[in-house]
Amino acid sequence: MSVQERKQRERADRERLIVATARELAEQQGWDAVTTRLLAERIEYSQPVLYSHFRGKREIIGAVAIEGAAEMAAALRAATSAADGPRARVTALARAYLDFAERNPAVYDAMFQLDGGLAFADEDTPEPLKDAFAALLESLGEVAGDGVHPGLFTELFWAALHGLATLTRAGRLPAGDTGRRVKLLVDRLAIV
Amino acid sequence: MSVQERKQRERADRERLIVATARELAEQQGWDAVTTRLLAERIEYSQPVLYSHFRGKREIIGAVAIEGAAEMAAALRAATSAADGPRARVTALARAYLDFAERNPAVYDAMFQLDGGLAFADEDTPEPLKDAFAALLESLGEVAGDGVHPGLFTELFWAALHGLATLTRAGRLPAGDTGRRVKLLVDRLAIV
DNA sequence: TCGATTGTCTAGCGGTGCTAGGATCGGACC
DNA sequence: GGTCCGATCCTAGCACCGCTAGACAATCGA
Repeated sequence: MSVQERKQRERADRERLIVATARELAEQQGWDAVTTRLLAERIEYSQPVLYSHFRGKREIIGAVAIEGAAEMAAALRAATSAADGPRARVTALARAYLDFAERNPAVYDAMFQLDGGLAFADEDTPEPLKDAFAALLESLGEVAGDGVHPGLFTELFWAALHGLATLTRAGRLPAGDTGRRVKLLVDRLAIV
Repeated sequence: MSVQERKQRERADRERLIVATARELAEQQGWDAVTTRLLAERIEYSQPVLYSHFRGKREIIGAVAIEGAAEMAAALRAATSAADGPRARVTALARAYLDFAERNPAVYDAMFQLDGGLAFADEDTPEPLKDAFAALLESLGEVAGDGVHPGLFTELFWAALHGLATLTRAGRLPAGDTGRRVKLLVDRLAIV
């Protein structure tokens, strides 16, 4: 039995290596550079090994997305727990969200821009993704205002953050005014 | 001279045909299906002809984006001009924007999701793109509120719309609540 | 020790964006 | 009208992509 366990452990290690390498490569050179050939070379195995862990490149992107969602949820909770009062929490949340997107562009793309073959807003949505949304909901729900459904409010706030994150990074919005945009967003949307 | 003019005209016609065909193909089967081979076949020329008009596929996407921006600007102005009062105008604007994104997903992707090799928020941004932003600014500027820079407000409002458009279409947000989200967005952001 | 199973690799398929170089066609000149 | 020449277009092919069939080696159980 111990032999089998060792093999399972090694296999799990290798799978983590694949995901970590794909993520690293994507952050360094963009997702276009994450080809199955280069990825295989980096992990020092041949291409078919990748396909013994994942159905294809899409699933690898999905794995990076799930890993990223867990990290994002943790980052959001860390930021909000250090803030006092609903308004400060929401501001910290927004800053942390945009900060995460800026620091981990490839992971953010895997989560929200690329097709990772993941379900969303669905019952079989992977747990980390639901949890990341829950992390948003925790702080945003308390500033939704009377008579406004917290979930709907969170969706709207999230959409605004997502728009800011993607448009800024794509050069569609002039960088540098992020702070002012966040302040305006919180001022208007959040009801203390 | 007349011969040269005819040739120039024919060339311009063919260029329009390329862009229109690429757009049609993208709307029907998605941008992934817009391969240079299939596109060439559709316009009944060989692949290299495409490269005598555009530097590459990216520039073709860019051309579709510019065409789309002009249409979007017109659609936004048509919607706002039919509405009375600032608040009604902003609501109409938001609806028209999301409607355009939903009806022309491939064009919307060309404008904001894909790399069309276009400059943004820059002095050498193509005119139609600047004009589309101007169309947003015209209606949004009047509800920015005192002491808030109209441009900054427009950027934020636009980011929210963009987030709603992309997240909804990608299945990240449950469809069907768009109307309520738009109402909430306008209620909170716009200052009548 | 031998057969079976598991694991991995080599080689290759059909596709992609893009391009070099030859063929062809039409207008300009003798 | 015949010849040349330049513009125009196409055939063929490059290097790369995601993905996989089938050969091969290593390991396990009998």
